[in-house]
Amino acid sequence: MAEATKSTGLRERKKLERRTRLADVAVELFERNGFEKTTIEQIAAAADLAPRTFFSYFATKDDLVLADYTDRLRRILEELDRRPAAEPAWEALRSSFATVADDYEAEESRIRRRFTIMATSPSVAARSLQLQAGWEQALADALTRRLEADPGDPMPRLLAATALAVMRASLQHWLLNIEDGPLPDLVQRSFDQLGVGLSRMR
Amino acid sequence: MAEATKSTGLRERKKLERRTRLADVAVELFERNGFEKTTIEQIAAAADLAPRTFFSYFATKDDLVLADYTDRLRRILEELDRRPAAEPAWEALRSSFATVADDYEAEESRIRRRFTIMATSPSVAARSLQLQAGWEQALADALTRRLEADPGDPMPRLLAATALAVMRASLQHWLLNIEDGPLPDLVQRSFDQLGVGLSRMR
DNA sequence: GTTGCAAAATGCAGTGACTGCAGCTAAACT
DNA sequence: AGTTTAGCTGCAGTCACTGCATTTTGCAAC
Repeated sequence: MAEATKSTGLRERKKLERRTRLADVAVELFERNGFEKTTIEQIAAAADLAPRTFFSYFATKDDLVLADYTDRLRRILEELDRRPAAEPAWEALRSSFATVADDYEAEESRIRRRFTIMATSPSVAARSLQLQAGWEQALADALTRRLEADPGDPMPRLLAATALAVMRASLQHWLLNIEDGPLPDLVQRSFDQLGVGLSRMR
Repeated sequence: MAEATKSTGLRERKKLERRTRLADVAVELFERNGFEKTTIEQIAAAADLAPRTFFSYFATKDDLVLADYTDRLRRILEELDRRPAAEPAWEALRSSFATVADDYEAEESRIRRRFTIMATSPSVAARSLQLQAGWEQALADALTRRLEADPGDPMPRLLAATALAVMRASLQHWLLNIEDGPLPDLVQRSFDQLGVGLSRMR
C-alpha cells in the first residue's frame, strides 16, 4: 500500500485542500454574482486566504474555471496509449475521445455550469481555447510517435486538430440540444462521418 | 459614382487614417520592444493621440495585432457564396480556403510577423482563437443555409470546425516548414486527405 | 520538545489595461 | 454665422497581476 493514499504529509494535503476550496467557492460566487463582478479579493476571503496567496494556486482568474483541464488531457493521452498499436490512428482517436465523452456525460452539471460561465465571460472562453491548443500539440506529438512519422510530417497535427474540432463541435451541440441523445453517441457518429476517408490510412 | 470613393467626409477619412496609424506604429513598437513591454500610453504617444482615445479604436491591446481579422472572415464567406450551389460543401470549403490561402501567401511577411508576436504573448494567441470561434459560428450558419439543413443539424458546425482546424494546422505547418511548399498547395492537400469521406455528402 | 531548515502564506507597494464621466474641439449641417 | 453632434481628451477609479521582503508553519534531526 505504497501510494494508495497520496497524502504524503500534512503539507501536501493542505495544499490540495486549499486549491479545491478555492475552485469551489469561486464557482459558487461566479454563479451568484457573475464572473466579472467577482473579485479575487472576494474569492480569497471566501476561502479564508490572503488575496496574494490566490496566485500561488492559480495563475489567472480564468484558470479557476478550468481547473480540471490538465487531468482531462492526461486522460486522453492515456487512453490513446492504451489502444493497440495496430489500430488505425483515427479509430484510436475515436475510442479515446469516446472515453472522455463518457467522463463529460457523467459530470454533466459541472460541465454545463462551466459552459454558462464561458458564455458570459469571453476571457474564460479564450483561455479554454488556448489550453486546447496545447492539447493539440500534445496530441500531435503522441500521434507522431504512434505512427512513427517524421517530425516534419503534417499529418499527425492535422489528425489532432480535426479530432479536437470534432470533439468541440459535438460538445457544443450536446450542450445546446440535449434531446439529441447522449454525448458519447454523438461523438461516435461525428467521428464516423469524417472517418470514411481517414480510417484507411495506417 | 455614388460610393466609389467611400471617403464620405473628412471625419470618416480621419477615423480610418487614425486606426491604421495606430495599428502601424503599434506593430513597429511590438517588434522593437516586445508586446508586453509596450504600453498603450507609448502606442498612443507614437500615434500622436491621447491614451484614452486608443480605446475608441480598439477594444483591447490584443485586437491591435488582429486588426484585419474581420476582413478575412468576410472574404471566406464571400468566396463560399460564390461557389456554385451544386458543388459539394467540402469542395466549396476547400476552394474558399484556398483563396484565403492565396491572400496569406501574398502577405507572408505580415502574417509571419504576427505569428512571432503570438508565439511570445499568449493573450494575443488566445484572442485569435476566440475570434476564430466566431468564424466557426458564421461559417456554420452559412453552411446551414447552403445545405438547406435543419437549424439543429450538427453537420454544418462539424464541417466548419473541421475546415478551420485544417486551415489552422496547415498555416502553422507552413510557417514552421516553409520548405514544404506554398500554403495553397498545402491547404489543398490537407483538405483532400480528409475529404475522401466528406465529399460524398451532398 | 527544542532547534534549524525550507516551503508556503502574507503584506506592501507597485504597474498597466481598461472603464465611466464630464467637458471640450471641430466637423457637418442649416 | 449658428447649432448640432461625433468624437477627442483629461481625470479618477477599479482590478488583475507582479516582485520583494517578512512572517508563519510543516517537517525533520537531534
